[in-house]
Amino acid sequence: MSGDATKTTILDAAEALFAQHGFDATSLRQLTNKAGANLAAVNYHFGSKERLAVAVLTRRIGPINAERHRRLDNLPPRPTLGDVVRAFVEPVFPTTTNCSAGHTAPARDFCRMFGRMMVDQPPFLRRFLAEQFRELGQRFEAILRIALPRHDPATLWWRLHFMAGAMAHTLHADQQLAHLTSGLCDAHDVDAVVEQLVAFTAAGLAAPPVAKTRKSTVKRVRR
Amino acid sequence: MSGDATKTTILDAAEALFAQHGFDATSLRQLTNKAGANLAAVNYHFGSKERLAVAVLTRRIGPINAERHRRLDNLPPRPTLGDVVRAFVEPVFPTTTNCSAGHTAPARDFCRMFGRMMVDQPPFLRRFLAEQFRELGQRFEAILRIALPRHDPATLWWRLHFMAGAMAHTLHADQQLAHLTSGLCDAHDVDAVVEQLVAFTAAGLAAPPVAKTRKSTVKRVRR
DNA sequence: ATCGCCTTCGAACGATCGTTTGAATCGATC
DNA sequence: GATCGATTCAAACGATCGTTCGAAGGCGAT
Repeated sequence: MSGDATKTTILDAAEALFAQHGFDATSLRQLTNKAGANLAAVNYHFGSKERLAVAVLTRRIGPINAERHRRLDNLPPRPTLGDVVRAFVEPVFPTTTNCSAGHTAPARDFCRMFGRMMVDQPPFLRRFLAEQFRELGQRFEAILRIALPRHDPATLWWRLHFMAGAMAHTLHADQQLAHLTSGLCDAHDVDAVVEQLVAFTAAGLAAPPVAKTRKSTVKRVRR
Repeated sequence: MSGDATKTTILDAAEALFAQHGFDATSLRQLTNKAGANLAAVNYHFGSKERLAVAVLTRRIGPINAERHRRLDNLPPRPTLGDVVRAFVEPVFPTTTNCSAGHTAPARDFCRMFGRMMVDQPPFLRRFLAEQFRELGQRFEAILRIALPRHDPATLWWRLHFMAGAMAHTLHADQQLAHLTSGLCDAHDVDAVVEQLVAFTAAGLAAPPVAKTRKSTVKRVRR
């Protein structure tokens, strides 16, 4: 009856290794070794390596997106951009508020793996990720449209895109920044990271819309 | 003597395939097929698959970073944040100004591959990329320190990090946004994309610094 | 004790990977 | 035209990959 136990162990090991080496570079042998399980266990419990990756993602993304929806539901009538950004960002990070609250805080391993997957996008995951985020993206765009009525939809979408990019990069490349700055920027202080990310992103979202360039007719003003 | 020709063909094919499938998921067989070269040609000309990847990167990154340094040299005495961001972003994108100017414009394939590599970071590339960007990063940070004297260094580094993240995400995930918005956001209009990215990032950099949270002692002001 | 079901295990499968090898081919030089 | 280095080629190497298979083990119900 310990089937669920090994299943969880495998999911954890996969999360850690996919985060560290990526999907392709992780072999089922090192994965099952780390999990203390037999090589065949992955195919027995999950069917295939790809389905294992989907399982790793779904285990976390479901609660995360549910929390995002919940925060959007409880948004004040005239939300600040910071509120909106927090609704998008905070459910992903294992912040102290997340941990103290009831819902399971995503582990650091998942953060890195998620940042990787958002980029790596193995073909079998593209549809899955697209489905997971289509509705959510449209909801965020609708809210931004109210908060920033002077911005055209394309601009709003681009900025949502940049927001996702800044977050994804933070999720997977935190160690590199810590190394580059010799520890000045400490990625372990998750709350501080989120504050930095929110401040940057909210200001970026609020930037005045760019003048519509009709391509070749408009000269850029740069020396 | 057509050795250089096949070398270039292989580099181009590698650029395209690494961009599309990533480093691990691209086999030398499909790569040499696309290049119209023999399987052994890669090891003959480059020594190994990894060294091929390094060659693909160096071919483009050198000119890009040189152009960045050139733009930083020619910055006006009191540069705007937009100027600084442009110096970082524009040399990467094949904008019309880049193309009309003398220097070789990076191809779209390289943009996507570069965005991937910045994330994927195969172990053998970590040192290479770190070396390439340490000096440049410090120069940008020094300039930001003058432009934003009220911001502490950690904040500036974090924001450079977010800027890189937004750019990297834009470089590799442009198709996904176009698909998500049903073509509303067209990634092919590179000049427009750069304008959007510059506006967003410059505003994010200029955001007022976050209050220094001494961790558990400060309560976040959220309803 | 026996049965039946779920799980684990060791071993092997076929496929594909990056790399190596040695012969064939090309092209310029004398 | 012969020679020699550079390049291309077909073929194979050993290793590792994801997956499959049948037997062995564990364990509650009968």
